[in-house]
Amino acid sequence: MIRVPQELEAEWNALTRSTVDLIPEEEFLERLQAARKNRTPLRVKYGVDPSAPDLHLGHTVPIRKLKQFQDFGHQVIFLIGDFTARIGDPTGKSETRKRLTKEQVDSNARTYLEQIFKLLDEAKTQVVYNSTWLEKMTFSDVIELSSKYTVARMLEREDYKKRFKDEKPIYVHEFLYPLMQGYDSIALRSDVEIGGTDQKFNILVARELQREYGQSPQIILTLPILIGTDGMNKMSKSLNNYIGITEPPQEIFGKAMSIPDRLMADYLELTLGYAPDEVAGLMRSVEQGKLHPRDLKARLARELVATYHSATAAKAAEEEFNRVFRERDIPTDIQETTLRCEDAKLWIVKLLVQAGFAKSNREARKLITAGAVCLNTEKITDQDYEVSTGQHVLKVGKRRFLRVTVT
RNA sequence: GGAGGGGUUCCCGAGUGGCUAAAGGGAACAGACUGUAAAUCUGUCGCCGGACGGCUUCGGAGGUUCGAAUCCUCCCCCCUCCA
Repeated sequence: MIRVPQELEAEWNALTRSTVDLIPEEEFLERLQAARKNRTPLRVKYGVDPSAPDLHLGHTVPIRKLKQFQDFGHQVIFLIGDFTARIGDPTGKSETRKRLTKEQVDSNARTYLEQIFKLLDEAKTQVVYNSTWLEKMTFSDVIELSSKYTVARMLEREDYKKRFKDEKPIYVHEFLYPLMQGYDSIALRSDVEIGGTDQKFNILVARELQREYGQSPQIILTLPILIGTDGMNKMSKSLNNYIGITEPPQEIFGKAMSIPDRLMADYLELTLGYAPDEVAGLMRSVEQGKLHPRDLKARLARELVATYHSATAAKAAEEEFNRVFRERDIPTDIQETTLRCEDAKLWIVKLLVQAGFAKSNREARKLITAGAVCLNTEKITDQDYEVSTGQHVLKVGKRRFLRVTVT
């Protein structure tokens, strides 16, 4: 354990909280001390790939950390990896990511920034694009850069090591990615780089490269990867297990309520910034039966809505949620539509299709057979059912409602 | 350049002439139970039709056959090893 001077304790505790790696710890402390003494804020780098413009809670984990740095007066540098995005990051998944055009990248970046400033202080954030320096590099610059790192060291990365061992291909340009990211750190002269644990290797490479280029190597600070609502995989848009920060209150609340219980502790800590001992205390209450897990999760859901919308919206979302899912009542605010019918009756299958709940008659039939269709709180199991004229409330599945008037 | 292996429905993966819209698993969707949790159980799971019928799938194009994912020919793509 290292000894933290009293005057730095608050800062130290806040910045190191909920981190996975902090390398090297002593050096971080020294830099914090120097920063304070010389009144020169640390340059804290965080890079993103602007390929998907919608931010979700997973992204907010490192961003919250940046905010903490910002609050302690450090310089946050938000790096948009526009150059990287235009080439397509090969990491992980087999399918090569689509290359983005300059226009797409620009537009994504704008959306991205709009969203991060919900959490970060815009005036105190420096936004940079890595094409600024990477695009200008010549082939000799690239060779110069590649000569600073060895294949053996590249193969230390778990992902590469495994593929190498399994005789799976590793493309040469994949080796270039960590180098490019490392060069970003050199160009920015960063003191600290933040990232998810999946970025640990790349951030470490940057450290070595900085040393080679005569800079003092950056501190590495990694944060846990947030698991998505499916309880299995990293939160991501493509897996559709995400909670987007621009989603409507009702959605955020509902999705938060649907996460597995075992994720609650992580979410409290990582998405709301609860202190680890507070989380531990809450979880203990749950285990001892003093606190119902549902209530704790509702608190989580409420606070998330409050963060990205407002306390009022949170309250409303919770009331609506209880109304629909606990009391199995119909929502207060449901869409309405009017459908015409031929002879005073409308076939249920047609109704479902016309209402937009099924793309075809077959799909509609499937829903009916599955018992997913309710008309005025009554379950419809007969495929030949005919709906009479008048107003009805149609429910499909657990959460799709529609007020239909048949004329 | 040489040798070998392989491309099957969202994913993994069986299937080597008809019983195959294609096993099994996963994912997904729906139902029961519940706390929109977990676990479990059940159903659906190529597309279309007021449904006993039709249409389209097994890398692509041709061919053999009454009949092909399965056999033949050519082509495309991927992987491994040797150089």
